[in-house]
Amino acid sequence: MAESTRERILDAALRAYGTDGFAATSLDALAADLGIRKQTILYYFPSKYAVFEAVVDRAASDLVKVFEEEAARGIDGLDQVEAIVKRVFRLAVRRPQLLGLIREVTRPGSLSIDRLSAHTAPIFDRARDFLQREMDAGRMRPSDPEMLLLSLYSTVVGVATELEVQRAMGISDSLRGAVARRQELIRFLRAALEPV
Amino acid sequence: MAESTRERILDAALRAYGTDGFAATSLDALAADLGIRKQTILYYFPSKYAVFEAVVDRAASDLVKVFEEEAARGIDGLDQVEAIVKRVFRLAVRRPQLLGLIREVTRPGSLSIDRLSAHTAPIFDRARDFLQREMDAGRMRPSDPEMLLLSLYSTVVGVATELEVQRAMGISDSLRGAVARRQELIRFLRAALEPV
DNA sequence: ACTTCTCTCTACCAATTGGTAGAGGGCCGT
DNA sequence: ACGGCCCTCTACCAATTGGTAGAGAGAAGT
Repeated sequence: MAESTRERILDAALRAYGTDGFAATSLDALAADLGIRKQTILYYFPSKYAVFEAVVDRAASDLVKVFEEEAARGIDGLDQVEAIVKRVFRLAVRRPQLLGLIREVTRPGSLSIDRLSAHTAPIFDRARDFLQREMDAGRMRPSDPEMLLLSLYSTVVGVATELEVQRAMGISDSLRGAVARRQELIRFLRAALEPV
Repeated sequence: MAESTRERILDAALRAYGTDGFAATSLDALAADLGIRKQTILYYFPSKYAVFEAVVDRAASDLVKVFEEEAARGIDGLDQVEAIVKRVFRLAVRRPQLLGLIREVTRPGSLSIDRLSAHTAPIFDRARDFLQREMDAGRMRPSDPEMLLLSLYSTVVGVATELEVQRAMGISDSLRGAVARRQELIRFLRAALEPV
């Protein structure tokens, strides 16, 4: 078997939870999508919520890996920001459900938010330190690095994932559209961050 | 009665759909919250989904009204942007479920996205024209107004609503925190938009 | 007094939900 | 051949789901 049943379940669950959400996805629907019975799912995971937790864990470490890889290259200043934006976009195009899941977890009242932030806290810290360092070095406009990080997060994740908003605005969501969005976003961020 | 039953249902539904989402909110739970039976809800609305549509309609026109009021004042350049950001923040603090509902509707595969964009299309158009005009007048850095609008939308809505992300980043979500976020966001946007 | 209309209720329903119990088949080492 | 283990299944369940049918209370018009 190329992929274990457990992995297949996690794949399908990421797809479903990342698009329709946790509440809107039943175990039966998940199982039907895989051509198995839901009892098989419950053999691998003790409950529906446990499947969700496992999906969150895997998605989080995938995300963290991307950031660690990028950080390991040790680029400076705005080029580093640009490189990360590009990677996030690649992720958003290839696996949109992954960022969709993040949005699902970060909704108010989410139960798994602590699970996610346990994974992401280190990269947040690292990102904050990075911004602070760049500001000190004069390669970035000085401001509150924590707040700046929030702005950056919102802008990047929003532009990468808000496909329906784009449609409503009349923006094409083709692959070419994604590249154009990315370019424009990078210009936007460079303008916001460049030192005066 | 100060408020009709129909209005009370819509209020409670906005709260529930805007926080927990459509799928996670049952008619029974909604009715229990109001101290009535779900059959009363189904007397006013033909189905659960019809309640959602009505909520979306009302939320959309509330939002549009805010923008129209602001646009009517006819401020120029970045001061106009700042004024709108402030109003969005006031809305996010006072009625967070309203923006939560927008996030719910704009999720991929949403059925009501067209309903929402029917309301918002005019203000998107107006906003795009505004940006174009300001660029032409040299009061804003030139770029693609459509893409810029998407970036602005993402940043503002994200910073205003991503409370859980902020918590995960260790940012306080008190009222004072909201003011600080708003200030920092405005600085961020001014830097991004100011003409060179 | 009577009908009619508005509203909220009780009673009920079929379908779906997440989850349990346990049978049975295949594969392993012995 | 056989016992044990891994896996997937059938059968079943209580609770919850959105929704229907219709009773009854109250106010309003005649």
